[in-house]
Amino acid sequence: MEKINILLVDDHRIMLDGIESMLQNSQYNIVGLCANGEEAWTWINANEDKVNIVITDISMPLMNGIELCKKIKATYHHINVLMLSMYNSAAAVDEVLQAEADGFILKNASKVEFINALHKIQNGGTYFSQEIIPFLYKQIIAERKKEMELGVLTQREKEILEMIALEFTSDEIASKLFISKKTVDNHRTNMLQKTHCKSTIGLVKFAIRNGIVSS
Amino acid sequence: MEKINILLVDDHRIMLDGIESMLQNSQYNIVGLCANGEEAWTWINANEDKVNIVITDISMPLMNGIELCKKIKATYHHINVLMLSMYNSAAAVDEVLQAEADGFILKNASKVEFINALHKIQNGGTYFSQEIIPFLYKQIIAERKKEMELGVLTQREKEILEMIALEFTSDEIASKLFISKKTVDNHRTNMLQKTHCKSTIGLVKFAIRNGIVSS
DNA sequence: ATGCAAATAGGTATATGTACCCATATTTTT
DNA sequence: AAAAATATGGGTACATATACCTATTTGCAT
Repeated sequence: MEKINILLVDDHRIMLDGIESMLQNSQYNIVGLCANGEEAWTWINANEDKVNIVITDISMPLMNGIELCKKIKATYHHINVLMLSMYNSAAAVDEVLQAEADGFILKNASKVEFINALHKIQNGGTYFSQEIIPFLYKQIIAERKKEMELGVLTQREKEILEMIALEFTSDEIASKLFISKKTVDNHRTNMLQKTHCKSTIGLVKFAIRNGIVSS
Repeated sequence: MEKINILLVDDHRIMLDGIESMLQNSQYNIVGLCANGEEAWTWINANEDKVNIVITDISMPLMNGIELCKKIKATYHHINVLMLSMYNSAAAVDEVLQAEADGFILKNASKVEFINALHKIQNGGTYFSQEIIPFLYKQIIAERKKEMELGVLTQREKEILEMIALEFTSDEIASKLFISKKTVDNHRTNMLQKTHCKSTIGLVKFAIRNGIVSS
């Protein structure tokens, strides 16, 4: 049976050792070890035909696994990527999906699950840990909620809301946008109604909650 | 040479494997493996004289490493604890110190550093990763900064700020606190001055930033 | 004991925001 | 083509917040 070549990317030595020992006496052949995305990206560019699957951690210095995955997927379509993460955070799941990884499993996965994921990926499939699925739903729901919440506002309203949250008064906003203060105030009123807020304070919290500004 | 008995606590199978392989052919003898603090605490209570050093991860389900360490230190003075963490977060460092662990190293530590830490701990000493030191300073500085920022406000001011951020008007706050609206407004003015904010909006962002309310 | 910060409260003036009413031009959707 | 949403602007009244000023009481610290 032909060996599948694997590049291992993780900044934690113990994790590299652990995975290496898991893959001993398997059809998988570790052809490289890198401690971060940048190192890995350089390695891949020099050895693009020597690697079939890249197994990478998400959080790493210099270049994280998400960025690495995006770069790989943009350039080398034949290389498959399995993402590893310590925690099943909703944000992580989302990023992994956006990076178009072929699989995503948690670091506490068993050897069986680990090998299973590699098998699926090697055959052009995908594998996502069972533990991640509920988070995926949560994430999607949260995203939709967020989009829905933000969706009630028009572009102009969001623009004005941002300036409100940056502590500009209606007069100042009017000047900056070359419109009447009255128009700005009308937008305020409409936003208050749309967001069911009592006052500007609620609008500002809405803005922070939805990432229009930071606190 | 007498073997040193070690209990390994980590919810990540790969991590357990990695450490186990590191300690092969050493003076250290792994006498138990646990997946979380609760399991470990039960194990220790049943085998208190069979273990010299507990190596534990920080973040684990049911009972984390910090809690486990505190319990151990409160009951079994002869057992030494080495904490492991994935990340050198400032918060983690602080907690480890409060839990009175004998050592704290990151999971990306080399085998040499790992063994070194065990040697020191086994001889009644302590070991903290070099990488953790700068974070300790950062932590202290960050904490002080936060405390300073919040520290400029009196208890009463924080109380009123919270209510402001919860969208209550001065009149409403006055009623709830059985004081004059004028007093509330004075507190507002004082807070604006102390926090260098332009308006209530700035105060609300200050409140969110400092955890007085959530967005 | 004297001073200082904190919490309390008042006055007055002004600035800013909000709630209603209204209208019109443009764009988007149906 | 008709309807709806969006962006624009006006008027009036009221609500709320902010900037100054002042003062008293309390408690804590030098």
